[in-house]
Amino acid sequence: MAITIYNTLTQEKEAFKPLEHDKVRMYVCGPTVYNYIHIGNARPAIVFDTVRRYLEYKRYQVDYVLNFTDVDDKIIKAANELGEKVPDVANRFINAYLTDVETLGVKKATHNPRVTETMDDIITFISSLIDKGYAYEIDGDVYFKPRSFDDYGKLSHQSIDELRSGARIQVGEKKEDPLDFALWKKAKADEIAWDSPWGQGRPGWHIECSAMAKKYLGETIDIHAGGQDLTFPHHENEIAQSEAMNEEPFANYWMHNGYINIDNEKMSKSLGNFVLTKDIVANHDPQVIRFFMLSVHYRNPINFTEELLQGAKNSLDRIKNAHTNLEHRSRTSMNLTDTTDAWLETISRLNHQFEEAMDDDFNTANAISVLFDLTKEANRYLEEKQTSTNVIKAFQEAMESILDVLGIRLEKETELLDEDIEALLQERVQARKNRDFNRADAIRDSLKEKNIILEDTPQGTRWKRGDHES
RNA sequence: GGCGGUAUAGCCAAGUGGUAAGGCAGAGGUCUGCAAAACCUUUAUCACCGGUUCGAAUCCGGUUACCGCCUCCA
Repeated sequence: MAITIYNTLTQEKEAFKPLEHDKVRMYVCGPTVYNYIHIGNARPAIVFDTVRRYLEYKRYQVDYVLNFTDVDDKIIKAANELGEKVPDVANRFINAYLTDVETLGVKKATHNPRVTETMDDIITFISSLIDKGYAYEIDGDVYFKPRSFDDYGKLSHQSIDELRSGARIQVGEKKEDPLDFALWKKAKADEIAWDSPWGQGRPGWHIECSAMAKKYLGETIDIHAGGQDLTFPHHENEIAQSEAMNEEPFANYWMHNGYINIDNEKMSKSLGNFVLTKDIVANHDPQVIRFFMLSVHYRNPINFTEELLQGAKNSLDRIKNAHTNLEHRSRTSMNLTDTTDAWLETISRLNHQFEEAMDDDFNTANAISVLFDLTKEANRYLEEKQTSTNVIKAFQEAMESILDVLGIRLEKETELLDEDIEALLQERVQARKNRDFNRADAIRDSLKEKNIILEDTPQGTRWKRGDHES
């Protein structure tokens, strides 16, 4: 069964064939670190982390590179406004980024290169482009000439002349052609700068990714990913630079995730509806955020509202309930072998369906529906009078395996209850035996206030933590 | 103007030729001392018009609405 990926380059789903059969080189455009990330930034982090997890599930070794743009106009502006140094601002928001995405269950990248640590490679890259005639220096700035690169526009599917009408020259720029874009920017007075053959300055935005991808992954990579808005100009320019330089294809598969809207509106500064990730995870279970994001196919737009988040929470609770109920039931299960085959076959079938869903361009929405099928089947199984340890375990493992790919962890309730609470539980068992339901209900109510929910089953009373902070 | 995307039940969302997955919410029922959890049943002809086809949400043409990119914003 082969993975297919929708490739922006060809506008088609293609069978995925990595350069090396057991290894995947993946580059994801990371944030410009001048502020806390908003929920829109969190989407590619979650989506492409999930892509990576599934590739790893399929036994690929994934080299996952996510860069930090730690010097650029916006960071300089932010630093000036805050009265801080550029590296201090950058470091702070890099740390904030890492904290935010870790909270959301994103695995650490193989490499997190930074522009400021890749300066030599960037300068060498630019020099070569000048030598090859794709770029020129003028008054300390260096520009790339898209017109010198025949394939320019192949990613965004625009002809160079169509693009021309939208391009413009800003005051102070000395481009030969409006389409030319900066590889190197001359520093203004008192601005952070690096030495280069063209004087003091800093890299343009696009060149960093070309240089870092080459440094860490080589001239051709398997998957290059980012937000939809990066398709043009950023990724188009990366292709031009890298392929002009290396004379090899830059990336074989280009993946772009869709946007997030807030209450049906685009997130924008003018609307004032920016939702910062750190704020949203402070008030919501990060796993619910993640689950919610993955409940929509990554290329489709997704709307973000409190109501939808609540719905996602209810959905995820259903899955979690099934999992903990399996756990509870496993204690009273035995090794049955007679009637278990059909259930094991069902589980196996659903596992297969999960892979089919994910193989189809990482269709997490369908993968989640398989998870619900598994949940329903597990619940039905739990209605049986006798259950088999094997089947319980198979259900649990199947669920955990899918949830792991989705990046959602179920913490098992392994902790013990306080002694006095344990005593109350015992007292309630006795009360119920004596049909003293007033006492039993009183105990249940009092524990509920302590955020412990009791549920009576034929196999005894089970407990779980409620939603409230205890 | 160019390029691209979206339109499926109260809400969310899969589905790219054979008579609509799944979830949330709602209703009814079952189980339970009660509750919870759960199970069962139940709710759509797929924006509109026309075409191709034995057959279309799914292909083609057109219409409408919304959105993104073409302005270093994921």
